[in-house]
Amino acid sequence: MRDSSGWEPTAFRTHTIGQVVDNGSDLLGSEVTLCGYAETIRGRGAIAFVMMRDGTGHIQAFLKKDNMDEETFTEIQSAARESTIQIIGVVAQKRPPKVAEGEPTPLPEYEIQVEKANVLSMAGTPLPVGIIDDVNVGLDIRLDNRHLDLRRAHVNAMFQLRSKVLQYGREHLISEGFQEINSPKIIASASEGGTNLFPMMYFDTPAFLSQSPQLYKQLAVLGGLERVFEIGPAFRAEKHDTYRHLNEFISFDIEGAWMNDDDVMGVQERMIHYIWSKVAENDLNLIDVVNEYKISQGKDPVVVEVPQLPFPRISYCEAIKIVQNGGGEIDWGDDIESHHCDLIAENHPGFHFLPRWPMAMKPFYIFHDENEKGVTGGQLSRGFDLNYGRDEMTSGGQREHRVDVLNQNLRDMELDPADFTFYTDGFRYGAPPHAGWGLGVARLLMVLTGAGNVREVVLFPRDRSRVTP
RNA sequence: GCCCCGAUGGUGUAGUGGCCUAUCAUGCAGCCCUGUCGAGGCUGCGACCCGGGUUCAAAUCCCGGUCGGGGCGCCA
Repeated sequence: MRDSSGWEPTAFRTHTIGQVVDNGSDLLGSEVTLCGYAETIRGRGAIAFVMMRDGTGHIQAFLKKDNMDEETFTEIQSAARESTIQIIGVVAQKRPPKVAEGEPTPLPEYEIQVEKANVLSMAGTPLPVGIIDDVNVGLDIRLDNRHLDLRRAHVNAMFQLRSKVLQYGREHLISEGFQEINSPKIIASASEGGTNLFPMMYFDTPAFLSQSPQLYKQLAVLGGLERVFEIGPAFRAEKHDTYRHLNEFISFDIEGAWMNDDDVMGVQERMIHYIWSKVAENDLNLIDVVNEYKISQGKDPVVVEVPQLPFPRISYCEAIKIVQNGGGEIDWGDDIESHHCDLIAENHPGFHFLPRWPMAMKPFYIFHDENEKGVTGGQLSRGFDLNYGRDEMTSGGQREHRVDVLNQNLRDMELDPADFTFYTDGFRYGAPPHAGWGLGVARLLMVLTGAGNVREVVLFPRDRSRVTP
């Protein structure tokens, strides 16, 4: 549950439940007004126990028919689970539960002895997704009812972790001098070859949803912003159907002037190290909530292990050798596919960079040094990937800043330079060498939370067959 | 785009041609008891994805559809 110690009272409550739980001894005997979801309602006689939950904690409300208006008592007692209620009452020490012989006595807990109450909104029954039920609901049903799924503790914790990861990532980049930008998501032409774009009409002009902020963050750097980052959506019209792909996803992008591929790999590993360190320092309570659920499902708990710096660098040429030695069929110039990554991951299960890919496999904007050739003589590039185990997290590289080479690369890849003048014009008046990367936020979250599917860590995922809710 | 698999109450499941008037858990409704606390006890409610076919007989076998899942490709 999140820390609410600094939260101000609102029109509906004087305290959060978390504040009462944490300061129960100071509040003993005080009247408080609390709001929350009625998680369970027990008792059909002259008393009732309501386990209340808000975003900050749980507390038991104790209702006695003699102590309050009888009509209200009955209304609360017969309310459906997950109805929202407001209670006014006095903080009291809870009677300790009976414990089995030999079990430790629990710490003192607090409850509210209710004097007045309101049902704010009655829940319908039955719930399509149980909040605390001991049944494992399928992902599809959960996503159809994400608003209820989010009330489940471990799901809620995962989205708090998501917010933390973005916060710590921002903090780190800002500390290294990066500034946040926003690039357009409605664009006139493809920013890279390869992936399919979603077409749309921009008034009377055909346009597309942006697949990447790539070209725009470069233009920002060319314009003198030096170091920029963007956290924003990217759209890809690919009909993939896997645990790690969505058609709309949040990309965490950086671009920095006067940097090469090695420099931005450094930024990335320091940022990931910072994120993991901060989570280990501040947020293990959230990881615990996630693990409690995992264990209840018979799954292994996730461990937040702060990765060692620097991350291993396995060049493309080395990676090919590892795959070949591991019995995989691959030649220099082939893409490293998922089953190849499995072989590499056997030796490098954690984060590792894969730098120096063949130029022929990288987009036109990636830089290459004519003197850098692979083991079979093919042209190498300054493009790299970051993988965690078998999964690709990032792709990045040093960018081509020589406009004539850029135009030649476009022609080599059968793209028309005339379509990219909005971009290449940015390089005609003096361009700094620069580099950057794009990181899939949900994929990083999968690693941190041990989620087996990106959809777990995306609020309302958009995939091949899902556009609602 | 390719390959494989699945669909049973609100939710999660058992079921392998007749033993199915379909199992269990959870839920929901009601009652009893109770400062309960994973509450407990009792009673009840609620389902075989759709359309064809095979068969004396189909939740079960076959065909088509719809929806879902997994893997690959491609990517972040």
